[in-house]
Parts: sequence; C-alpha cells; structure tokens
Amino acid sequence: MTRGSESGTLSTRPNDERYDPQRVEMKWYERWQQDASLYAAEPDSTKKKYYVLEMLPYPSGALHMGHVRNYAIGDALARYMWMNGYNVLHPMGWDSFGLPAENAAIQNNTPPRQWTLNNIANMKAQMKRLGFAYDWMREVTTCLPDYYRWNQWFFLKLFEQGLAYRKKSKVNWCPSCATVLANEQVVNGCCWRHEDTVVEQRELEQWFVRTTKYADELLRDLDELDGWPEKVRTMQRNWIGRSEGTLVDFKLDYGENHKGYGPGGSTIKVFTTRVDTIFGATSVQLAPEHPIVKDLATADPDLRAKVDQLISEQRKARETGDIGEIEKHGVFTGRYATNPFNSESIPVWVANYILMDYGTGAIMSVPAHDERDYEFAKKYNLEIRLVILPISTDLEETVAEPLLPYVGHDGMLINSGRYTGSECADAIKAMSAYAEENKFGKATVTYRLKDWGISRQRYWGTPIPMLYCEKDGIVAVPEKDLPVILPENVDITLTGGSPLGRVPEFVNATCPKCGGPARRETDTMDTFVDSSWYFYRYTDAHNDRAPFDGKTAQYWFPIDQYIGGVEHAILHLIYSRFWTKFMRDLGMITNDEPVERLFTQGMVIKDGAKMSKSLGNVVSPDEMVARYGADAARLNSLFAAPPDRDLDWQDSGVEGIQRFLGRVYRFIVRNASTANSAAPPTELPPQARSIQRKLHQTIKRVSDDFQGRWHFNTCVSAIMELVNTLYGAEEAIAQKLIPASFLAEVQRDLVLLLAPFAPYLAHELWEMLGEKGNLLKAAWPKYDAELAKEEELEIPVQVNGKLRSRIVVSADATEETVVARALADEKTRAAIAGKQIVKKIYVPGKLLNIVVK
RNA sequence: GCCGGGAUGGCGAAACUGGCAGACGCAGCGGACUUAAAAUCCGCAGGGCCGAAAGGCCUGUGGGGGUUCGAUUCCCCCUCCCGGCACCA
Repeated sequence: MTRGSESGTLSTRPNDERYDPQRVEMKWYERWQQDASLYAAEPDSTKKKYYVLEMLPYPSGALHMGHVRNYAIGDALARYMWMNGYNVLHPMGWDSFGLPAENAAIQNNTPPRQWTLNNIANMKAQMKRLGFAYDWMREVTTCLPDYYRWNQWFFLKLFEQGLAYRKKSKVNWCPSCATVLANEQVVNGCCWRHEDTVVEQRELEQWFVRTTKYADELLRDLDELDGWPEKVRTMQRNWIGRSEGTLVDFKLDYGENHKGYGPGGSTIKVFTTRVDTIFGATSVQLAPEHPIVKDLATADPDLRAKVDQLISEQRKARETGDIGEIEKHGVFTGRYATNPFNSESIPVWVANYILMDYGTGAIMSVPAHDERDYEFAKKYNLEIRLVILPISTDLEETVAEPLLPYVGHDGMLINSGRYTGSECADAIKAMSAYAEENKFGKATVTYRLKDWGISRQRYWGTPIPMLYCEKDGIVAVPEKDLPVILPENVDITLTGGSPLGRVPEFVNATCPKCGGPARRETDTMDTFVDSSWYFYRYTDAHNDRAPFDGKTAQYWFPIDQYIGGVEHAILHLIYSRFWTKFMRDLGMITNDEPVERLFTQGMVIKDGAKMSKSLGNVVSPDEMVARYGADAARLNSLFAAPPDRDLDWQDSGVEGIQRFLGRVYRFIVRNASTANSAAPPTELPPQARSIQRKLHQTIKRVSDDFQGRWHFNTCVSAIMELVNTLYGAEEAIAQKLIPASFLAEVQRDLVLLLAPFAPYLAHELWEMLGEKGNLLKAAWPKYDAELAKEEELEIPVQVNGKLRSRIVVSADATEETVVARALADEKTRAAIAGKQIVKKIYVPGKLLNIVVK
C-alpha cells in the first residue's frame, strides 16, 4: 500500500482537490509538537471547570483499537467543552508498575524499568500522532519515585490510622521456582513456567488495607452516583454484598473421649439471615477449613483424611470455577452442638458447600427452608423439620403444607416454642434481641467485601515502607526517609524467594527507633494502589512536598466525566472510592466521591470476536493511521457504533470515513475562496434557506448528543447529511444563488462541528477559511430553533393504521386544514371509498390516521 | 441458577416521549467523466406478487400472545447470543 506516497506526489500539483491525510496531519502534528502548553490548564475561578479523564493505560508496548476508541471519546468531549468556554483539564499518564514488565524481563532479558519506559515513549508518540489533546505537562508515570513515594506516604498514613495491618493469608507457591505466583501465573493449577509443577498454597504474613471500614458508606453512596451506569452500581452493590442477619453461638458438646477443646474453642459461631427458622435446625455444618474442624480432626485420623479430601476438592473447584456446581457432600464429625433456643443437641458435620471466607464459616442447617440444606439432608437422611408455614391471601393454601424446601419470607412460625404464631420478620427481630439479652448471639451485618490484600511478592512495584527490627518489631519508615527507592539491576530471572529479598543493600537497614539493624519489607504494593489516587496527582503533578495541594484538587474535583472499560467497574473503581473517602477523612480533600459521571465504552471486536494475537484479528492503530490517517481512524471508531456498545471493526468502514473526509475537504477547497466575512443577508433565497435549515438541525443534533446520550455515531451521520445537502446545492452555488457571506458562515460552522471528531482536518480547513485564531477557542456554533424549523411538512395519511398517502402542508397548518387536504387527496379518497369515517386522529406535524368501518 | 445488555436489510447501524421502519455509512447495481482504469460525481436499492411502464397490492424489526386508531417502542410468555456474579448461609 503506497497510497500515502502516491498522493503525496500528486499533492504537489497546484489546485489539487485530493485530500491527502498524511500531508495535512503531519503539518499540524509538527505545529502542535512545538507548543507543549497547547492544552495546558490552570485553576481559574472566572471559568467553569471541566475535568474529563480517560482511564490511564498500562504501557504494554503499543496502543490497541480499544485505546483509540476510549481516547477518541474523551478527546471529542474535551474539545467540545473547550469550544464551549470551559476550563478543561484533560491529562494522561501511565499505570506502569506490574507483572508484564517482569515477564518481559524474563523473556527478553530487558530490565523492567527500561522495558516500561521504552513502551511509554512509543505509546506517547502514538497518542500524539493520533492528535489527542492532553496536557502533557501533567503526565504521571506511576513507576517513577516522584509518584510512588506518595504511595508510600499514603501507606504510612493508613498504618497510622490503623487502616493498614498484617495478617496471615494464602498465596500461590511454585515449589520449582521457590517463589510466589500471581493468580494469573497459575495455569490449570500449575505454574506458568513449570507446567507439570502443581501450585501449592502457603500462608504468609501480608499487608491488608481495611477497606471494610468504609463498606457501609461505599454501599450507601452508590445511591447518589446517578451519573454512573446502573450496571456498574449493581456490580458494586453485589461485590460489597451487605447482608443483615444474626450470629448465634452453638456450644460444642463434650465428646466421649473429651480431652479439652483445641485452639478453635468450644463455641461454633453461626451466621444466618433466617434466625426465625432456627427451631428447624437439624445439624450444624462447618467449612472444611474451620478451626474447630482442625481441632476435631487432630484427634481423629479418619476424620482428618476425609476433611483433607474435602479441602482439596473445594480448592480445585474454586480454581476451575466449578464451585457451586459440585455435588454437596460431607462427613459427620461424631460430635454434637447445642441449639441455644431449644437446648437441642444436633449433629456437627463438615460439608464441602460451606465456605470459610464468608460469614463465620459455619451454618445451622435448616433443610425445610433452605435449598442447599435440603439437598444435603436428603442425601444423608437428616431430619427435615417444617417450622414456617406460608401465609397466602388464599386461605386454603395457608393451611396446606408447602412444597419443600419453602424459602419464602411471607410465613408464620410453627413448632417454634414461644415464637410459634409469629410472622417471619417479627420473629427475626425478637429472636435476635433474645439472643443478645442472653449473650449467645446478636443481630449483625456481614459483607462479602473483604479487606484489600496489597502485598505482592514481586519486584516491579512500590516498596512497602516498613522495617522489621528484632528489638522494636514492626517499624514504619519515617516520612523524611521517603521514598524507599526500588533498587535497579535486580536479577528477577533467578528463582527462589522474593526478588527484593536477594538484594542485601535493600534488605539491610537501620531501625529508626533503636538504631540497631533492621530488615526491610521486601513485598511491594498491588498496582491498584497506584490507580486509586492518580487522578488527584494530575491536579498538581510536580508537587514534591505532598501528593497534591488540597485547594487545587478542590478546584478540579470531582472528575466531571470518567471514561473507560467496564472491566474496571469493580476493583479499580471501588478502591478509588475508598481512597477518596480515606483522604477526605485525613482532611486532604472535601469531596466524598472521586467521579461524578462514569461512562463505560464497549469493546472493539473484529469478525465477532475479541481481538487477539492467537485469532490473528488484531487491527493495529499504527497501520490505520498510516493507511487512512488519524482522523479517519478516530472518526470511524466513533461512527461505527454507539460508544456504549461493542464495535465490530471493519476496514471498509474506515475507507468510507476517509471518503467522507475527502468530500468535506474538496467542498471547502472549492468554495473557500468565495467566503467573506460580511454578515449574511437576513432574507435568504430558498436554496440558501434550505441549507440554513439543515445546518441548524445539524447543530442541534450534534450539541444535544454531547449533552445527552453520547451517540456520536448519529452525530457523524448528521454531519454527513449536512455535507450531502451542500453537494446537492453545488449547482446553485455555481449559479451564485447562494450568498457568499452565507456560504462562508455554513462552511465555518461545518468545520466547527467537525472539530471534536476530526481535529486535524478541522484545523486545516479552519486555516483555509482564513481564520487566524485557535480553533479550540472558537465558540461552538449556536443553533436557532426558528431557523431549524421546516416550512412545509409532509404528513403521512393512514387509513385504519395503514399508510395510504402523504400530503404536503405548511408547517403551521391547522388540524382542519390537514383533514380537509387529506379528504381531498385522491389516494386517501380511494382508500376510504364506500366506508364510514369513525374517527380522525391527528398528531400535529406528524401524522393523520383516519379510522373507517 | 441470579442480575444486566442485546437480537432490525447482504453488513455496521438509525428511528430519543407509542406516530412514515431501515436515516447515515459499507458492500452491490446502473449512469456520467475517461482511450481505459483509478479517483470523483449522480442515481437505484427490505422481501414477495401484479404490471411493458408509471405505479399498485401484500408482507416485514428473534418467536408467540395482549393493550391501542396505531407497537421496533408498552405488558405477558418463550428462544438464542454477549457480559457479570454464583453453594454468600
């Protein structure tokens, strides 16, 4: 393909009307390169601010079409807001810590830092070539010390507040590498580098952030985020998973060979949302990993073998995602526990369907009123005791025994001692209160959301600024000693232990308290820490005394519009919301939420499938830019589908877009010379009037979409229609039937409308029209409803709902006129001939329906 | 299993509040320009039937039912596709 060079030679011919995107785009690219402050923004109290942000990319090496789409949307919005007089902040940065850099280092023998910075340089160049209007002076690169030192600073604050703590937690361990693996490095339960080595679970002390402290607020504030997609809010609600219930203590009975209780204690704490069914509990079920199970198994080798079996089975099912589908089964421990409500001794079982990491890892099993318990009880012939009768409006049904299991909440208790006769909701309250009074339980709230484990046993991340001193224990690195620099030249290709642990200069430190020797923490932070607050750093990117200045952040925040992929709907956006609340409580900021409006764009797919190297359907932005130009690549990603839907990329579509851009270019090349700056006459001839009408309709459609549904595909269609109208008027233009001053105005507005979507071409044409000022500072065209109004309308005439004719009437025609005209219309008359008119329905300006019989 | 989103010409899609289904674009066909091609410009185009033609009739938005003068749009039932969650007690 040599389209570029071919047309490049042609373009040297004078008066050439062929649009050569490479020539035009390179000209502006050079100019834009020369002014680093072109898109700079500073707080300005005289202007309304607008903070538009696209999610920062991981510098994987090159942009993909998904990035292009994401940034094309954000860039269009930023440019539109600029043209509407806003003080726009539109920054970009790099989420540049993380595992791929280490993988690349292992595969290509390039240090992670070098690999990452090379990728950033390449992707930044791609972004510039695509013409995205970022304020590069605020660029944030998370893997550099001037950024990650503030991660460390925040960690110290979390630690001070008791929001960072250490706890034992499981990690994936590869015995062959003798190192920890990330979840994505575990393939089919084996190590990614040693396909025949089964990954083990090991318990390590790790750092956690107490996100659960804000669980309730994170959930509650979702109701206020009405600028967010409902889908994302629902996903976050489910993720937080608030559940109201009751904790009840079941005392473990003494066994026959009782030798005292183990570390697990003598009380089985059970969490239930249905304490009202507790008289129907016929067993207690424990998670295989429950501490009491461990105690019981110690004295019972047979039980121990069975429990180990359950544990490994659960783990496997969890890895393959089959958990939830495996058949329920379990084993009786031989022991009993007492139901505190009726003092009944019921058997204690261990079951594979009980999860240690939800609730208390133990349940009371009520087979009559829980599907899972029912299934389990059926299998092992456990007693199924009905304690709730459904209340139905149908009196006969109330008496009838329900189909088991009955899990409804509209019920009345039976066989439940003093609670018999209560309704479920009342019983739950009364029974929880009774448990609390008698100190064997209480009403409580459980969350699915867990504290955030941020330790990573990896090299390429922010070092956790903590020390271990033999004398003073865990000691924080003093603020003045930050940053703890991540050492370079670390050979991460070696196996065995944590990479930082092999660097003596890093590990060996001095205790700030006693001055004695201390060992440095060798874990690094999860990269979600970096992305949880980076958008605040953009507001004050070069501050070396604080993460950012509070006043400056207050000017820009919250982010007015955040745009990115839905894959970040949960983790990134929950952690970001948490971080904002934490910083607010530190007094650093005043906003409760970081993001006012969120937009999640659809994926870019090709041939119906996600683009991937293995499928060979990857479209490279570089190739698109080389073949069609940046404007065409961007415009096509806006035109081919509405932004919230998946986009099936088709190269033929870009060709069409390129044709369209050429059409705009040629029209203006041909007609720009006739332009002049005189005000157009107030009375326009009919041909000009119809162009004017179309123009104002187009301005309205494009402006409305920016403010409303963001269907940029229809914006582009509207502009295409306007251009088609102009081509249709070329003869009239040639015959000088269109006033030159009016034609100039139309061309000017056309270029302005195009500017958010195709900035290169728009700038070129702006100059061609003789405009000297910066296009971004030019005012967005205003539409005039009067001028957009049609003078004549074509009214469809239906007879009994079927289209029979169309009549043309003036726009201000009354209903009587329309009906009269319709009845005079030959086709309409034919359709109603011989029938009686029952009713006439006229929708003003839209349609007339005549009902006959 | 639960929660979202979706299904409209050969293809991407449009129809925003119940009012002309298919705007705009791609691919296609025809014409103009050209020695020819490319590029460009103009025109046609859901499907079926009738007609030499102009035109006319029927039908059509995943399937079935309903509400309505009128349904791609609202209600009920069903099928398929995509995404998320999933033994959450």
